Amino acid sequence: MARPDILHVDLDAFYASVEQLLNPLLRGRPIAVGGGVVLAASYEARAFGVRSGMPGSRARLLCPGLVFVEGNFSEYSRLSDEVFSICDDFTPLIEKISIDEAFLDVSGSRHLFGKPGVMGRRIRQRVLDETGLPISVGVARTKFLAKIASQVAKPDGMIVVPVAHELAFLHPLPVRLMWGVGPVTQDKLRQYGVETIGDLAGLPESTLAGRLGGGIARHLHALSWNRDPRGVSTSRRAKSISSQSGFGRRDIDDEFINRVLHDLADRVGTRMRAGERAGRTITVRIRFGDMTSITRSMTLAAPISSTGGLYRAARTLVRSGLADHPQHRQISLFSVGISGLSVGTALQLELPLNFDDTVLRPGTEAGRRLHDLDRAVDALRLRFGRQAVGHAASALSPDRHSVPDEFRKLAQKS
DNA sequence: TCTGGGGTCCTAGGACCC
DNA sequence: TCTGGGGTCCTAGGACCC
Repeated sequence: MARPDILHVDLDAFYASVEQLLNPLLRGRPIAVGGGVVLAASYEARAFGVRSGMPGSRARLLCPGLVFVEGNFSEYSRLSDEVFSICDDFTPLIEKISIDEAFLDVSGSRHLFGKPGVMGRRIRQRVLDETGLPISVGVARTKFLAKIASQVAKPDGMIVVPVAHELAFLHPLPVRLMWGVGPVTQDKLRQYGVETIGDLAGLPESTLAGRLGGGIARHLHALSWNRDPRGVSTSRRAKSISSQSGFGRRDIDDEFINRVLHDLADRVGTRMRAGERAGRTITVRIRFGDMTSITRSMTLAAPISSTGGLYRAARTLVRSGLADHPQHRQISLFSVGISGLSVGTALQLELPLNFDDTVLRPGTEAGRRLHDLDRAVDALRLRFGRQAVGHAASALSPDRHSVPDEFRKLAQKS
């Protein structure tokens, strides 16, 4: 019989807790990291309804005493590293989900440290002693249940779910706590009278399939009985790389569009080359002035990783997307992404890019120069910083709509 | 001062091949 | 001349997560 050997560790209101740690005057007060948009809110601010992703203006209305602080982004990564290094003392089987959250498989560590609950307590104590941060822990037999347990334990708590009590713990909880149930799915479930995870478990899977789709119904039904086959996976490669930029409402303007797209292509290209990746499918998203959005994508015959290739593809896609929607006069966001990623460096010379006015072929002068230029820019930036060279400095003037580069980095996955 | 940024996964229809 | 079904790839959209 499997035992509850999976820990889900989750730092509480991470960015906000770090700020309260660094500045004692902020402790016990409602604070938000960010300005134009709330990147993180302390529990005191959440009590007023402040949530991350919310416009700063709305947050201020909800919580008049809200204190806005700029982020100390380098502290966030340093403290996150410290926390995971403490976890690493208990097991090498760690699956990082984000900067503030991870799954641990401690099945091989019992002979060293005792029961998982004991390890959970020690991790919490050490994180508090060594970093000053509160962290919540869920312990269970599956990843799904461990994550639910840590959510229920928050803030600053721990819950161990013994195998014999799994369903008794799980079934009374609201269905919204499940991974994959957001506002839309919650609404649909409510129409079936489903409020709790137990309600969901009691419904035949076929009944759910009609409204939710077969795949989602099967998935949710399995989870409601705590059937979660996923193990802790230590090596996960990103499957796509993307960058986006919101800029408020603007009239459509070719020069501005080209500048933004070049900047986004540059961000994505730099990361691809740094990670020795290349990709075949380029996707752009256009968000219009009314906040509706569309996507356009194309798949090339061979992978690319050059900024120039990405830019040309993105520009072609954006032009066609805008042409399909002439009724929209304004735009508010672009994103450029690439997927269908392959690993390796031998593919650096550009394939025929026949989707635009420029055709780059392997071994041609144009293709080689593009590649050499990317590499030279990458090398200079490594030494002198991103702003040192290229178009980056001018492209996205910092305004209330954009977010610091350091924050973008923290959100990236490996 | 209306609405950030980086991701994952699923669905559905059409093209194309066997 | 008419026509089958399965598999795979591609595109577009959407829900969701941190």
